[in-house]
Amino acid sequence: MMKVRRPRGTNDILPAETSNWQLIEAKIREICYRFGYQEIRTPIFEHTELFQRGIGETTDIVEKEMYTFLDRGRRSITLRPEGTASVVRAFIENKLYAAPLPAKLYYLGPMFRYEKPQAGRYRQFYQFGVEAIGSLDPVLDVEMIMLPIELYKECGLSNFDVHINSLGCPECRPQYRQALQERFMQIKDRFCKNCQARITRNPLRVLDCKSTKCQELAEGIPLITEYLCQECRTHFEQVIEYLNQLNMDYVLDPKLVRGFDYYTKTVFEIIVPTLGAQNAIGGGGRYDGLVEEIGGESLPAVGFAVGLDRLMLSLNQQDASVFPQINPEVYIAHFGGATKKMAVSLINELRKTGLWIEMDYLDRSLRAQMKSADRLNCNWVIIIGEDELAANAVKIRRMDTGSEDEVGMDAVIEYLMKHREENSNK
RNA sequence: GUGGGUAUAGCUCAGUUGGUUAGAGCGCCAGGUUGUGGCCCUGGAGGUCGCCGGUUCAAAUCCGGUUACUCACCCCA
Repeated sequence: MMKVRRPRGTNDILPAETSNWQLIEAKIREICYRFGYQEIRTPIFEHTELFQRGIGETTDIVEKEMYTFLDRGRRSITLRPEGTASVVRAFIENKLYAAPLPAKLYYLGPMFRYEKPQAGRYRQFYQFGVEAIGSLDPVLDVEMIMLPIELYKECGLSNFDVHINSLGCPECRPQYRQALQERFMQIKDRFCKNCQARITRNPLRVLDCKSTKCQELAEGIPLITEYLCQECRTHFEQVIEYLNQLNMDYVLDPKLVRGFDYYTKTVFEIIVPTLGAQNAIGGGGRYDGLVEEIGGESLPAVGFAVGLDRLMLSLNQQDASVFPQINPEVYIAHFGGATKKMAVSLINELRKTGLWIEMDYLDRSLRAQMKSADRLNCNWVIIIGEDELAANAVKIRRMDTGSEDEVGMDAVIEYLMKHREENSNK
């Protein structure tokens, strides 16, 4: 029989890891609550057109990375490659603009891009994202930077850098773009192959080419910040002022460009330098034209997304101790005669305390059961043998010290609660 | 999509110029202890050597293809 394996670029997240994911997800919900963002759940697939219009026809994502197929009604459907377009669509479709603005929303879940997999880059990956729709206030831009940073910090991540830039707006960016293009065109053949293509397609990208040759050629080139229109300039200055006021660390990075067409004004990216090539664990920016583009009225908006797989990678890389070890509280060992029946009754009672209780399901020797309890890192083992059965009592063993008490059946919960308390007070 | 590397037990890895029954450590199971974990000792289970084809008397080993993983590029979270 042929072995069925998981599709390329997908991952099984196993029990050893899921508890970590749950912890991060809980942290996300907690922080969103404090910042006043509420969860929105949109479909995992949408009409293809949404992403074509939203993300931009000429972006890599739309050109070659979408999971697109025809459904049985011959509609073109696409698995979502990012979250913003869907959120904006849902915002318009459900008329959330009738509620007080800005709408403050967050989402959490899988995204899909048909890419060649690498560490930190998968075909199904997980993002947490936040969007604030309906305000131009630079305070929101700053909030979008603070929120993910808060998440990273509370997860115990320390070595990351925040890069920010402004990409201008439809007023000023085209002028800069043209200026760059004209300048580069004169010396086009001296650039690397990639950059020669970039010059016609997206000249801003030439600026962050990794080739030192291109870096040198691009030296002394005017920066976008010098081309910003008055409105964009003021907006950017205010963002920076607020960041300073709040003592946030950041790097002004005039070469920062992002991949979606919809970004305007503020863009930012959060980098973990030790992560390798896929080192951005979060990023976002303002998208003042997108709501209108998707068919709503003209409303400014700003948002970000965090790559949870990459966050998990960097946490494991640095210090996995942020994740508490979880283990059963009690293991019930039984052997012989009717002791199993007693164990079943006892486990049923003990579980009402809310603690994690385990027992032996394989009718193994006491020795084997002790070994299991040890491997599971149980704090206590309750031993029920024939003698205990006869005395209507159990032995309760502390696994760390090895000390053991005989306790009457009626007093087991009381005994455990009392000694757990003493232990945690130490 | 482009280029490089890798693929042997659940995990980490040995395996000589191609040679007979493919090994180790850890983990797992059982026993040493007829009722007690960690340390120690003994034994056991577990492999179509990623897959397909070729060369050869003979392939884990050489060759081709393929799939997966991995690193870099493109790009992105």
